[in-house]
Amino acid sequence: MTELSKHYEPQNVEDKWYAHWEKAGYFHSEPDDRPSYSVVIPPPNVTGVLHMGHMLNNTIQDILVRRARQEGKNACWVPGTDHASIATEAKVVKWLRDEKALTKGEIGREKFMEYAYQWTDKYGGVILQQLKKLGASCDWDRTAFTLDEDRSAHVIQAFVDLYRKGKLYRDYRMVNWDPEARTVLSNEEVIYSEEASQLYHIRYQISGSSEHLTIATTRPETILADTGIAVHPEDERYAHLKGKRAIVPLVNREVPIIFDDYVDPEFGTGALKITPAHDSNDYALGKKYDLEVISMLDEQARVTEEAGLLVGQDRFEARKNIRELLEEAEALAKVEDYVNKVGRSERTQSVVEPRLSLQWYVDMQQLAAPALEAVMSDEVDFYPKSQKNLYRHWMENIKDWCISRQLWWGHRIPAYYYKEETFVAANAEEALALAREHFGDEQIDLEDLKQEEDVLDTWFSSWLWPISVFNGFEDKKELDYYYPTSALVTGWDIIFLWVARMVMAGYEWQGERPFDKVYFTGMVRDKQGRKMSKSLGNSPDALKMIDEYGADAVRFGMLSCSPAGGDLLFDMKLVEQGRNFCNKMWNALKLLQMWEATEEKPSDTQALAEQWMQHRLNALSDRLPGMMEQFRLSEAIMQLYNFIWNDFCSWYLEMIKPEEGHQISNQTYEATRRMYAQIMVLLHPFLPFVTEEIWSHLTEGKSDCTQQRLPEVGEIDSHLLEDMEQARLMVSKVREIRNDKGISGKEPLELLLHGESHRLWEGSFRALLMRMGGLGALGYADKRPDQSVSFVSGTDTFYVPIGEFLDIGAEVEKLKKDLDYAQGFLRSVEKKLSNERFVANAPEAVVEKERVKQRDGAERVQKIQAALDALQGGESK
RNA sequence: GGGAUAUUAGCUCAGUUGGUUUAGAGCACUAGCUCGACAAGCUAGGGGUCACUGGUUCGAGUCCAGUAUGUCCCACCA
Repeated sequence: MTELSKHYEPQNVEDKWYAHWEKAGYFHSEPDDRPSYSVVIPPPNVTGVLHMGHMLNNTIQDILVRRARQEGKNACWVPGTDHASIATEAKVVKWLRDEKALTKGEIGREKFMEYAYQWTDKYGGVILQQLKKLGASCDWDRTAFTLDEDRSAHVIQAFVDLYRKGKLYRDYRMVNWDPEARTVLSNEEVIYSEEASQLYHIRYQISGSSEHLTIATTRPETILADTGIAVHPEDERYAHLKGKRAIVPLVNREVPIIFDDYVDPEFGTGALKITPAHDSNDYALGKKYDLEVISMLDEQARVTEEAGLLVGQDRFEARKNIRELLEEAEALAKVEDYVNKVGRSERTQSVVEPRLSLQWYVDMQQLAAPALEAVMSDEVDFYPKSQKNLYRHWMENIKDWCISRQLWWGHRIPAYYYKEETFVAANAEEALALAREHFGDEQIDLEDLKQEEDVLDTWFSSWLWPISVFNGFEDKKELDYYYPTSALVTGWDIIFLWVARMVMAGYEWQGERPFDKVYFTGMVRDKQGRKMSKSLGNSPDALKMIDEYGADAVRFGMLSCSPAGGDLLFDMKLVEQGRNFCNKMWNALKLLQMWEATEEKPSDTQALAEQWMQHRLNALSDRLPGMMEQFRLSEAIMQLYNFIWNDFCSWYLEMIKPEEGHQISNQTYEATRRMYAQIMVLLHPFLPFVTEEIWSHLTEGKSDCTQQRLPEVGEIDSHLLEDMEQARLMVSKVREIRNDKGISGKEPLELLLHGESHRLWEGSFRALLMRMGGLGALGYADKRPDQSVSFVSGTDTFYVPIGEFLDIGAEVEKLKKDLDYAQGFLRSVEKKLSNERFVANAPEAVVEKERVKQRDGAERVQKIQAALDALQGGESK
């Protein structure tokens, strides 16, 4: 037998096993007659790298999938990546600029796409390799990409289908514009947060008067595009200005003063400037009062000719510069510090600019109805349930979805324009046919059609993911088998961006939910509760952590702090704990490997211990499914942890451990290896590598842990389990006395029961108690022996003679404390029982329980009192 | 402004339809241990008025109302 290393060394183990599993094809799934258990991965960005959030949700998915395999299901976990159009395009643009000194405009669409594919081939998909490091048991043969051929075809088909159903339209509206990526964003892609800024008070002269009116704004540069002033109709300060006009400073434009109750008279000066082109509320007001719309910012948010001033400057530069101009013109009343909400692009972080433009939208009203119903009725089951509220709120107030993006990296919208008409079809040829038919003109050519330049929002492909990864529109066989998927594991932060939309797509195209259950993980935060992010630098390097501690340790760390739905505070200590746990199991293995077996029969202690361990293990196997079912994964892993560390290692192994230099009974030896292997199977979904490694040593490489089915849950003898609890308690009590008095474990002690019989005093428990307590004798006594300490366990009094180690004063103190507690307890029970209404109203079983408590409590008090009397009486003689 | 959710040991959290001891776990802490698997360890120990106030009930950590504090979501306040 090979010598095992002092410590468990994951570095030597993990890659070996992953390669083995993959080579054996254990993670590949094909439809068959078993029930399926399918999971689709939330596709990470193709250019992403593994971070804490991925590790958490992929560990959870892996546990579910591995557990499903153990249950005999045909588990299929589909991996893949998302083309992440904005994020990736931004990276490619930067790369082209930095490395090749090229811009999008210079190279054009086709060339850009070539570079983008080049770039994603080179840097993309790294994250999938990193998932293997974590142990993710994905079916890699099924790896999908939202921009690959099959998925793209599906996206186009979905678009065409929606268009034909009349659920798509184009409209000219105020949108969220990202001036850095130069594209529109959906509402969900804008993140609002409070930021420090300034409130500028600007004086506008009233036309034909020397009077001034002061407005307050956070965006002074946009006054160049002002086309109105608004005040509240009942604001007395401004009542006299009805019908007057104001002059915009610097540009000297005369604009109307309007009266609308949209204005809050309490805020600022109670007067508001109106810039219809650059603010969505102002746009609405402008429409209402038919104001002119002057656009003064281009797609990069630079000031245009229309403004007449500061032309070419960036909006922030212009803001800085306009201050001086306003001061010179004596139009700046004051500037005060102010905190307001600023919306930023989720991907580029640049401040979102409201902008008017023509975009494609999905009409969400009809799509939302069945999707809302599905979640509210738990047909799609949310964990934790509280997320249902959030979902409902959003679905009931749903806005149409802006799906066009002014980007190139993505699915180009299959809309073709000819003259004033729009033709939507899967390809140009079909569009051409439609156009010819519409115009009744066979002379129209492909070249006459102009395809939409915009691509689709990334989420327009992601929402099809649970369908498209099973090639849902080609051949229904896969889809029929795997759909609906079993569980989705994701963060609650993308409940609108992704989860809700998948539910809608599921009902729209499959008429059925996309998944049975959704498990929302929390956000990974650092110990101070801050969200982990690159910019804060508080996110540990995931791969480095795996290298250093092992994937199992990291998985343990992630899991043991992850309440469902709640945020989790990540602490390296937990990863250390995971590493220590692996090491503990490794050392238990080493102990087993050291033993030599003989033909001898097991000792009484060994036989009893083995029986107890098996029942204890059965009880654990029995508890686990319920926890798994409810996604109580951290509870499950803690139960396994405690079971292995305490029950198996600290108690069981110590019970059966042969004396130094002795051999162990073959029967005990084999049973122990078998049970330890069973435990490895239970733990395997959580910590796949270390369990596989230990399994291979226990079974001498004859099979793989990852292929094992869950053991059948055997008989659970609760009397046996209770008796052992009693025995453990007594052993601990004896050890406590040793600790307390400084008596070595080698010094044999006597444990005497006050009375004549005790079920643990005879039979197999006798030997076990003596061995575990380091006892020289186990006997009976009818009174307190000289120089002994006593304790009451249950309703029995026990004595342990300790000779000169006895300290009467300390002993009296201790017993008095026990007595106090026992009396207090008894009083509380008696109080309850003396309450007539309790006895009359509570169920009989509850009352009976209280009576038993009272009897035991009284007996206990009496025994402790007797022990105390004996001690004081005995020594005073 | 509206809503959600949380508040239990020093820390992170369980506590499953109100009733087995006057609340559990892990970590941390304290004391003692080189005992042939493990100091990444062993043995034992201390530690909580369950945020606060009131209510419902025979009985409340658990249900209800309010208060405080935290977190998050939504909303057009320049």
